[in-house]
Amino acid sequence: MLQKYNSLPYNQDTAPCLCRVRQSASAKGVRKMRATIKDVAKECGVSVSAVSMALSDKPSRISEDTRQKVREAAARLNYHPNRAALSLVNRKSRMIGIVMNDVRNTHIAALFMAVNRELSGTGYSLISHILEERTQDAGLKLINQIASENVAALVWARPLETDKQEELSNLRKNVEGLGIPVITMDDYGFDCPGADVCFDYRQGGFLATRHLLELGHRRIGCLAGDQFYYVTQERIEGYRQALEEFGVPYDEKLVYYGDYSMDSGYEAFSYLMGQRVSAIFSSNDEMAFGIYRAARNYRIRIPKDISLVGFDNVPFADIMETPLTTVRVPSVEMGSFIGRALIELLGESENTERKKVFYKPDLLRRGSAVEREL
Amino acid sequence: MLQKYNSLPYNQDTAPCLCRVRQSASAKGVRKMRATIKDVAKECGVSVSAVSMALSDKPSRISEDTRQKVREAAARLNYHPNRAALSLVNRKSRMIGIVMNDVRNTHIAALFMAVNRELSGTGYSLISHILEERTQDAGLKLINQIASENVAALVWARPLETDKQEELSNLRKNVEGLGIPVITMDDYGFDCPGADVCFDYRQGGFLATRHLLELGHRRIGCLAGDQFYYVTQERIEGYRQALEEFGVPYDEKLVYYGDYSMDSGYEAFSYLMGQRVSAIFSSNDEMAFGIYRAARNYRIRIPKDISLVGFDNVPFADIMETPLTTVRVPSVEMGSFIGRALIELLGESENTERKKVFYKPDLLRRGSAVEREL
DNA sequence: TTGAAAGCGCTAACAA
DNA sequence: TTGTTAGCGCTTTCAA
Repeated sequence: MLQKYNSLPYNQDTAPCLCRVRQSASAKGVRKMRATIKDVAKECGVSVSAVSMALSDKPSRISEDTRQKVREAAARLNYHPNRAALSLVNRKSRMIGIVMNDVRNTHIAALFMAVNRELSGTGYSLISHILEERTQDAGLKLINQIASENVAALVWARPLETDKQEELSNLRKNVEGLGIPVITMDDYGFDCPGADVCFDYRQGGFLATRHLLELGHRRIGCLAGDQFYYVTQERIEGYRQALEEFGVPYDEKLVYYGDYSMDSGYEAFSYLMGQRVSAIFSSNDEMAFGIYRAARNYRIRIPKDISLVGFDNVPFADIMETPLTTVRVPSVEMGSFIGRALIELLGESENTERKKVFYKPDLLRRGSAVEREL
Repeated sequence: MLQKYNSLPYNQDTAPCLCRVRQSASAKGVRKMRATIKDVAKECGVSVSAVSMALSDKPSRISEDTRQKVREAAARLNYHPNRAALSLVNRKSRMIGIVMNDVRNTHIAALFMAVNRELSGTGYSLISHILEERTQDAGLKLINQIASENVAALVWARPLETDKQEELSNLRKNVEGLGIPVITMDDYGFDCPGADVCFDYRQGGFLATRHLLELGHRRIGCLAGDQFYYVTQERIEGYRQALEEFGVPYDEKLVYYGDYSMDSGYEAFSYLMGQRVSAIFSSNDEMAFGIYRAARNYRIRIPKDISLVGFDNVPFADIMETPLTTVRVPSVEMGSFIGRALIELLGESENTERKKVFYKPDLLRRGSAVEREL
């Protein structure tokens, strides 16, 4: 049967073999504490404050001699400032929170990697949280946790949900209440420093659908994702606009709401075929893979019998028996942007601007969508 | 051309359109500080320490009355304890570090999700670091950063490298020097509390190869990964043992070292075909996908002309035109184990044991490996 | 040019 | 049952 990608059996209890338990020697002795600033001060016979100043980059009155001495002692003792103390006294930390849906999603994974890459070497650390549940309670609990983490900024990398306005406004209030810069994907309407990093899903849906229309298709199925996501609605809107431009009436029956999983693509297939479509626009590649799978099952050929356009351009889109024509989402660029924006936001002391950037789609023409045979 | 999965253009400079910059009202005013324990104390007219005790779960002498009063005040002020202060005074934090290679790797992503899931609701937060570089310097810098993060435990989720023994022992020294429990994937030989969470790659290689041998194949190509990974060598060792069991001599020329990327699988194909193999054991699914791609290119059919077995069981393995026979790695179970182990390690005060667990492979027989035609 | 001391938010030992 | 105080590691102001 089709592998359930979106429902990996998280808590399945398999029994690995436990092959060894041993005492670790290093832990049995007295655990040597990490060197503190005091140790360094003692080591080189100066005061704590002198060490602090000597080690800081800021211009100060410490003599080059002392400075050198301190640096050496610090290195000798393998001294690293304690971030908790720093964060306490500076009232801001070098931690950045990021909230994601599911890193198994290749788009999120690429974005996350890119953020990490921008941040590496800057001294900022990313505290990552996975928020899969859609309950209000889970969201609030998470925000409370983030609040206590003293993060300096937050990246809310979850798609905007539009079905529960009240919860959304609660979320907004709570997130804004953190008093830190917040970067969101999609436009949550937040009113705090930060940025909305958006992708033009509507244009993506438009390009995909227009491509199919240009190839002569008129009955085009729209395989949508969960209805409550803003980005789902936007893709459908793009689909609709393309149809309109070609004078093809929009038919609700040709829209199938899945959940962005391969399984739902698989299930959508027979429904859409029942609607006698000659082409399908799938709102992500994964559902398109479900279509491939189902098509093979029913002995229906892609693209001979049915054309298919996906969305996302996941790495595997290109290796199917018929490479998938799809819409590219520049996840890496978006992630890099987020990383750079964070650094900028945390660097400047007075920055109350909120930017909104819009990334644009590319249509990647490969083999899965062809001219309609008459 | 084949999409370069492992070399996503991280820093490519595309220009998104910047569509809006606006002042955020909330930031223009005075930023209200988060409530501290003092505020709560003042709010309900008790001392700071009373608040501290009232809010803690530990049994204390605070009356139920006061406790209730304090709780209400805390809720009213939206009070959350400052973790920096907590961590400073307790000398341990609720942060756990995790070091990964690349979350775009589905195995890592699933593992990461599972760790997150176990930790969610426990109050622990995961600080994630991506370490892609193999230079000693990058590793040391990262460990320094982690040291300053005051994490309570560390998950080193990077495959063991065996080519640079000196660097490894430096790494060991530095990581052990952190004085915290460390969980590693593979057995790094660490001598500190924690666990080695291993997978029996050798047995995996053995099962895959034996399967091909049982199907009558005798010239079996081994598509290996980077030579410097322990897990690469283990798979080859399993391959070798299976051959031995069937009395087939091991031939070095049939082993191709790729780098676990689709591209390297693609490139391996013509080499291995040149060696007139009738089957290929690929050390991961991704390289196997490269094989699919190349085979299609050269008009060679899987499994009719060549049998193929992969490794990992990534979600897409099942949706190829010929579903990929592969070795399942229980990433989710391993991640859950790590999560639970962390909770246990951080809960008990006196735990100096180091466990080693071994997860075992399953062979998933699908369509890509069949009996050899004579 | 340097040291001493206060204080960041919190806990825990000690007083009351 | 509660309040006072010292101190976690660090920065910064003030005094020397």
